[in-house]
Amino acid sequence: MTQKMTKHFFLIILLQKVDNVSRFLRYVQPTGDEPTLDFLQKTIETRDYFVKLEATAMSPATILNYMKNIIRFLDYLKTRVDLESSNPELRHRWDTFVGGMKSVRKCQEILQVAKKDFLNLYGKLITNQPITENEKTMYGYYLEAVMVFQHFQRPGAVEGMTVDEFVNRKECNGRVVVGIKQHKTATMQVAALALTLEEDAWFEAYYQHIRTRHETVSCQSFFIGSTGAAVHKVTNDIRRLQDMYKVDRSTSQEVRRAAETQAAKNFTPAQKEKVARYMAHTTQVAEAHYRMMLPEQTAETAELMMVLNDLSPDNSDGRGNLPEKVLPKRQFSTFLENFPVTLDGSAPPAKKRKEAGFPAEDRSLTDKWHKIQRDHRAEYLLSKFRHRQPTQRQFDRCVEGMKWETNKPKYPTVLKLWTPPHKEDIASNKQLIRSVMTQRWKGLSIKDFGGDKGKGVIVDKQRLHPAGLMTSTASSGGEEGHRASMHENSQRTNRGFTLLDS
DNA sequence: CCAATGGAGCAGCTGAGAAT
DNA sequence: ATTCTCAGCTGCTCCATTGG
Repeated sequence: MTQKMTKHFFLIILLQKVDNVSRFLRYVQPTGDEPTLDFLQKTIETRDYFVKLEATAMSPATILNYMKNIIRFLDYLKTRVDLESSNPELRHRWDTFVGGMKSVRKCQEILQVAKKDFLNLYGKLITNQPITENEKTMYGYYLEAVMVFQHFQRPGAVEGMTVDEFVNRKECNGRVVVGIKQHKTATMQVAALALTLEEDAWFEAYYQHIRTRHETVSCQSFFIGSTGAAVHKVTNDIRRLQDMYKVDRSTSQEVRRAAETQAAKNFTPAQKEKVARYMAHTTQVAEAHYRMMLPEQTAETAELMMVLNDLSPDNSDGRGNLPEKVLPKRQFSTFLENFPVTLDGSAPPAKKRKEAGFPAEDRSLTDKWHKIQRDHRAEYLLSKFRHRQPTQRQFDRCVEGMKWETNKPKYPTVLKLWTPPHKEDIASNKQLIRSVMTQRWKGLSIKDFGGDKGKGVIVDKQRLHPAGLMTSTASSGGEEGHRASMHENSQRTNRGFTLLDS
């Protein structure tokens, strides 16, 4: 093969890659001319694209090739655009896409990886050796991670834990039980966790040595940031800790779901209920009796849940053997094909969804369906108020006229979408221009004012209306709005302006 | 100048309860 | 009993502030 041919060959390959990527971009962003980076957020569309590819007759190698092209494109973006943090983020998204559900153990990876450093710090703390601010932060991060990944608490519970609650903890059957009132949630759930004695010592060390670095009486939160205020976003802290150790990201939602799934597989109903309560889920049974477990139960459940870690299959060594049902079959585009969004229709009921092969309990598809319908409806309503912002009353009346039972767009939402009409409408509106040019009213004529002013409509002196209405020039943008506002009013005023429509 | 942290804002998720 | 809605939570990115 000559060098020239080789070059040509590579060029073709290059063009194919560009094609592959642009098809993907067009898929996740169906409208608009300029590609944006929004697709990084649109998880459903992105997943959908690959699921759809899979559904075609393409070979796995082809699809893999597409994925590679897209990954390379994203790598390129990373270096070109300032997306330095996109790599772990992409990896995370990639994992959730390819890997399916993680095991509990996999989610807890950070705890194992960082444990050595952490214990090192712990040793320094209890022997009163000095440690840096950074290390203090890291220590706090790790404890937060313990609460989330080992004890399956919500980030909200971690943020909400107060000093009092920690001080008032109770020892029980070899565990230390802490109750947390989550004031954040409307239902006032109470979370409880049972630390092992070892973990308790870690928390105690934090309380004694690190939390005291800022003597702020005002802050009741157990975890405080470097500034002395309550820790703000536990999810952020945990992600930073994971990135620090270059560990695949896991989230509280993931680990909680994984724990639930494994509990469902392996536990008896009674045990499952205890787990649910430990994780501060409200089950109907828990609701009926008491909101908080007794300390003994909490400690017992915590022991039970330790089993989850061991039951969890250890697939930490890469993803060579993926579990069978890895891809969640949530194809939104197929969903839309089956159940097109219409202005007046309603979302498909569970039965029909199931018939079409969609998991009935998956709400995300229906949710998105509703959202799209709301958007369509808002757009439709907007088209009725092109020239002027509707008042609340006008809007309400309009919505009422639609006879929609549910999923009605809100007034503020529509107002936010409203944009003033473009001036170009007047300049380029052919009908309008033709109407002006061919108008036959006596006494009106077109005059060129020269310079920037351009042409305008003038009235003969004798016919000048007392109001002087027609002396304005056609090039003024106010005309549109004015005409629109008259539209709903009396015949009389309306007729005065039909000149433009005829 | 820099990194670490806080915070705004968005999309998705979830639980609860109302509506049907 | 299912569906719809609401409100609040979660996870994430980007960007501003801050403190060294």
